[in-house]
Amino acid sequence: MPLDRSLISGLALFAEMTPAEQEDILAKARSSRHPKDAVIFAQEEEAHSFFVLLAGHIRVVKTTPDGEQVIARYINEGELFGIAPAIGRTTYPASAIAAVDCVALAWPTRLWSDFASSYPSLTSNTYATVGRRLQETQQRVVEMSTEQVEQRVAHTILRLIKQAGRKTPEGIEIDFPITRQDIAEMTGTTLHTVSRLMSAWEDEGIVVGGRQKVTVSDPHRLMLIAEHRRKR
Amino acid sequence: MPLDRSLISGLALFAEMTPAEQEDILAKARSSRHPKDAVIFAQEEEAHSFFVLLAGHIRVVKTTPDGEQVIARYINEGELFGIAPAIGRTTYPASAIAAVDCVALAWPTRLWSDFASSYPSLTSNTYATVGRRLQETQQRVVEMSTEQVEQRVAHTILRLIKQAGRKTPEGIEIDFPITRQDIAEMTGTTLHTVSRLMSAWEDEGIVVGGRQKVTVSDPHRLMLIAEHRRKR
DNA sequence: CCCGCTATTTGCGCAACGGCAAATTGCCGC
DNA sequence: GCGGCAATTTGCCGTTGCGCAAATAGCGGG
Repeated sequence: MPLDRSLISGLALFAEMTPAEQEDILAKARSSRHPKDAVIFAQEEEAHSFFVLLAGHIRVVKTTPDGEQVIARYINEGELFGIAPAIGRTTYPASAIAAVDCVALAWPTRLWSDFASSYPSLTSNTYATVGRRLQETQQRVVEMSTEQVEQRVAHTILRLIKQAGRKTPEGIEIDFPITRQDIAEMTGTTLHTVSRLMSAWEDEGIVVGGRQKVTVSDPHRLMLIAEHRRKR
Repeated sequence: MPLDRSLISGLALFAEMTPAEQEDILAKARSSRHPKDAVIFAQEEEAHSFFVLLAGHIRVVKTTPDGEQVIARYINEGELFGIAPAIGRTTYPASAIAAVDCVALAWPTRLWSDFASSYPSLTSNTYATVGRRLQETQQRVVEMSTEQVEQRVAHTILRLIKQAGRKTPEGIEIDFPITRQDIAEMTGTTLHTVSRLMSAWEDEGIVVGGRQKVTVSDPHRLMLIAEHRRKR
């Protein structure tokens, strides 16, 4: 069945395209549903498709040869993912896993170069995204190099509530299930240390924990922890 | 004085352009010399130009609000740098410092969009570069998350001799002056720890140290250290 | 409603690494 | 040739945060 243009007309990525162009792109897309925990694509796999996430949240994970995992980022609604072809790769550099039930649009990789030449706004938006991710990743390197674990975890949680926060009576909550282990894999520490930190913060009334859930009740104080300088 | 096309005709970045196109691009370039330790551009500064390095080595450094520094990467001959406009930024995200005397070509930032539309091969090469840097940076995050300091330093030195190594009677030497502090800023540790590690390696005959110099005499053994898994 | 699985918490000990201080070395410029 | 400066080395100690182990707590399914 044909896809409705309203699916993508609201996304910044396609905002500068005409309705006809949007129809054209949609006509070539295939929509896909992915239940929670499904592997949408796997690291090292041939990059058959690239995607736009319409609904849900996706975890992008790198696995090392000896089985350790690092979360590269979370993808939010409206974002591109799996854009290996755009950066000159033929395999995916990481795996994408549905953090909740997800809906995405997918296009065969081989269409990328057609799209790139036909729709300059798509190209420039894509590269702006890649550039932004490069910035974010560099920032993460800086944090890992210069901050203590406590500050890194605080920064990471603040970033999560900023990009996927939802207001609740108790504070701002991360909109998808996330474990202590996940937070550890985003910050380069262990689930034990994350658990200890969050327990301490909970005692101080800064956050409210829960199974696969984090709610920040006092963002300001969490910011103070994140910015706290112990030296100098 | 006009610049000679031979300056850039050998660079992969311009390889797919016609001689006439190369002339056109060169005509708009300004060449610049930068003595060792010169700041070519500074973090946060308005991005007035983008560059290609013709000769020398450049250190790209991020400085935190409290004055700590992290080396984002080294730029080698033939590489683009300062390409803020290409990733949708108006200021430079880091500073660029000449590690040795350097020669570069510079173009005003406002020309970027003209070039991007006139020379598709330049665009795609540029984005391949950005993509590669994103990969490298992610890899660095993975290393910082999962490896001990010793392995990280070993990996970093191996990477340096791979991209800027020069054969000498004693082994392979990094082609530009680099201090223990610099290596610390690439690996997220301190110059003390780097010094201790390198002293130990020197005792074992794996490297030869020197002031602002590193020579690897036994790359194979250094690789073993880099890959050494202590757990599991 | 109970079972079983997974996530989380927490105590304990220790190893890796950073901080500090001081000595030493090599090099550049005068 | 020498003085001064920057880079490097090294010892010692303290702390952070990890490894390990075991207990506990939610949650989903049957």
